[in-house]
Amino acid sequence: MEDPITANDLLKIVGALANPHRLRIVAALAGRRNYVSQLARDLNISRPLLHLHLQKLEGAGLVRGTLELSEDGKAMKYFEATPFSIRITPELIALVAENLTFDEPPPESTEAAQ
Amino acid sequence: MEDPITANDLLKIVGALANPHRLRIVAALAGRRNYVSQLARDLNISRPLLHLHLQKLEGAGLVRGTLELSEDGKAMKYFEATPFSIRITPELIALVAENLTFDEPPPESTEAAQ
DNA sequence: ACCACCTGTATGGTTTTTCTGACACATGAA
DNA sequence: TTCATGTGTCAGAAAAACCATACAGGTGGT
Repeated sequence: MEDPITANDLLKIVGALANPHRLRIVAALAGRRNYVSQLARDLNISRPLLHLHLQKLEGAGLVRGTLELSEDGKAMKYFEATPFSIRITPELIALVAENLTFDEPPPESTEAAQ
Repeated sequence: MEDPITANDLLKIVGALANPHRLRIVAALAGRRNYVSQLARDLNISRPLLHLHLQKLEGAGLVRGTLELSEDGKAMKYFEATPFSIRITPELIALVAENLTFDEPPPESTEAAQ
């Protein structure tokens, strides 16, 4: 079965994209993966701030991070953009908005829909 | 020429959708048009609040309003959802994020892209 | 005049988001 | 040990979004 997207999924996704920094972040992670310290330097933003934005993007399922060990033993967290693809139309919104819960659902699993 | 979407267009669109109320509003305006007072009653939100949200949606081009005169002479503003359709992918974001201006551009014309 | 509708806006407060500057912890190399 | 690299998180300030309560104007009907 293919994931019928929910209103809360859609909300998390558009909410995650509604920020210039986060747009640049997924743009940077679209082709090439990268680890956070380097990415922070590339985008010229502070590392804690980048960390915050990555959290939001990962929570929406637009980005995924894996903690790896480099050759010299350093723990590095590599991020990459997930291959999401969402077509937004008034009809889709009308569909998902039927069951729209105003209180947040319990900590969901991170996922991006087709 | 068909409108190549810009980063600021995309930002305005996802920013406009990143709210439960506004999602319900475009859902309500997807099929049937409606005027603001009635819509406020239907959605059970205050009229000034609805007005605010409609402004944001219209600014992003997701909704369009026309001021009309009813038979009995009342001025009524009817809103309807525009037939927008945006497919969001990491590639699209990478494309538009190239020229991302951090300062807002002068008050743009309202438009939704394909 | 009053009431019932419609429209718009502005004020002020609450809540959320955004961001910086510390801090703590780990590893390997000089 | 000290330095340079990586990781994460916390506290609090600044900015933006959100929202309710007013207020002001219009029309037509009773």
